[in-house]
Amino acid sequence: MPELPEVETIRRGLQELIVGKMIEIVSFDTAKSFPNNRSDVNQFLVNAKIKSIRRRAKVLLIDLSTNYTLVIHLKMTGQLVFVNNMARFGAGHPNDSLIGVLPDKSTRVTFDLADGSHLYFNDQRKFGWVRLIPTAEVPNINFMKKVGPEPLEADFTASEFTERFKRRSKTTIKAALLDQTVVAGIGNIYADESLWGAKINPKRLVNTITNAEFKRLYKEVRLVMNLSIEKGGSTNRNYVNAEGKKGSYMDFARVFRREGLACTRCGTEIIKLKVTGRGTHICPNCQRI
DNA sequence: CACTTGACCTGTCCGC
DNA sequence: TGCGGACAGGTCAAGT
Repeated sequence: MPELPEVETIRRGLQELIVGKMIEIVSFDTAKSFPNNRSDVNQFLVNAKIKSIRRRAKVLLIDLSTNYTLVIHLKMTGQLVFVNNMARFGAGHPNDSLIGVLPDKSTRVTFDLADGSHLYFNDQRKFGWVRLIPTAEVPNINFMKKVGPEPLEADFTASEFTERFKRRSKTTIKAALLDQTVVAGIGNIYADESLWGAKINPKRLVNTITNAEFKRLYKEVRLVMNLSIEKGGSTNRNYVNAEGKKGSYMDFARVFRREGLACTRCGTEIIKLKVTGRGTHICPNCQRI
């Protein structure tokens, strides 16, 4: 589901909602969604206090007072939704409509917090996972060792962006954008949106992209993902933030899921095609081969 | 090594 | 309404 802007939106929500709280009870069913055993949970998670919420690429990191960290990947349909305790906060809280709705059949892990509130990890397709590992081990997991730089960091430059793509010269620019080892956090929505903004056809091979085009693409990646964070992310299907609310970036999308509609730049009909196995949206006039 | 393809799951939508 | 197939925000392992 979520790409960088959606995960960042969830991170900001959880920062406000759960930092400082104590985890009291953890329930989970399948090892697929949460592979840790009960003994780890009892030792390092139960009675742990939530210290901070970090994000790296599309991964959320919940740091605990036990010096363990919950590492969470939402993949396609994962959600992390907080439901408060009405007795403490009273009716009228923004997500009190979720009381009695969650947990539901997609709930894989439930964290009951000591103040009576709850955090639910829901995941319809079961691709996502939660893992509990020592905080010091986080940088050593395979994904963290291989993942590329954060594209929205202030010190991430257009030349670094360009250099990293040039290592992947023989693949398509769309495949390279989706490759997390090149640059972190870009997924199918923002790849299409950025390529439209930079007027680059997604099937172009990386070694045909000019420096001027890379510079435009760099700017578009940052523009599009910053705008999406401002809009609370994209709700294409399942995505909701930490309060169970949808994001509104799709109202501003320029190609993604707009097939059959007019390009906002030239009026040509947006079409959908397949590039490296992924549904891809382009303006055939603005984004020529 | 670089690159592509299928697998992992459940649910929904579309055409017959 | 039913049924089959394609498709969905992402990674991996295994293949070429």
